[in-house]
Amino acid sequence: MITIDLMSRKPIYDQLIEKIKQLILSDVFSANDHLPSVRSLSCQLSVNPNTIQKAYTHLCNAGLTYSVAGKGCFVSPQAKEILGQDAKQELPQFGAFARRLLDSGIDAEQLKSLIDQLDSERRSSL
Amino acid sequence: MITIDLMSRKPIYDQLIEKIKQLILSDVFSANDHLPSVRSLSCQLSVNPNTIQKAYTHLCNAGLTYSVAGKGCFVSPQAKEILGQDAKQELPQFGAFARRLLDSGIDAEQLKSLIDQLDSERRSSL
DNA sequence: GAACTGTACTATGTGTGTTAGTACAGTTGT
DNA sequence: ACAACTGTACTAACACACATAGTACAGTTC
Repeated sequence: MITIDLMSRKPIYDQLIEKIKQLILSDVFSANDHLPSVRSLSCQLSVNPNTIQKAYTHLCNAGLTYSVAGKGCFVSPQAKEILGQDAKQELPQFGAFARRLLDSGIDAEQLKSLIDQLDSERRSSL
Repeated sequence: MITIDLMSRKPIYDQLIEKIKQLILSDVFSANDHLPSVRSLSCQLSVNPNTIQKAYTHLCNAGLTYSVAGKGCFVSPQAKEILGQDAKQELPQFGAFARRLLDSGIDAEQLKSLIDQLDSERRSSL
């Protein structure tokens, strides 16, 4: 269910955070669902437990999950809402990316048609 | 002309590379123009000469500049063309970013109107 | 020859990512 | 009660990237 690219220059804990966010958004993990335990996931991915916990701690601090000592880590009911808010705050960064591509000679229509294509792909896979 | 954010988590040499690319794209630096010398720029930015050279070496390896020992570092005639090619290769990455925002509930129309706005800003500033 | 240019090299300090090992408190199921 | 699980906290060590410091050499410009 969760895979990690050990050769990536992106930190493992960072990849894990993004993966879990993605699984929450795609409703694979729903509110109050039980996440894999730190130890089991560390065995499954052949990664140190501390690295897994670092990701879990981050998710918990971001309000996306809540932890119960002895029971486990669960998806927060407000997780999807929070992820939506986070995405809105990334719009300026997205704009800077787009602006850079426009400056480099990429056509605005090309970017917009790409977005249309991605959007229709998304809708058809729901 | 060139500024650096020392507090940014982004490496200085990386910021410098992006700045110079930007200046080439905006025709502040044209083909065969003379870039600031390693030492003068290191003084101007209060940054170690090695850090400047790291950026210059990268630009040279990317074909954006060429160096002449004893004379200096100059903008390659093919620089803008290369930057255009680089931008095309970044489209998948841009698409992944857009897809993530769409998955998070951002509307496709909102992204497209953002691109339109950036494009018209760009055209009016030429 | 003096003053500039790019380039190369070693050494050092700092921060981050990762692994390793240990320990403790709470929950679950037998 | 006990064993096996859960999250959490902590120290130690290693590797790597970024940046700084200092020195050196070859080529150019005036």
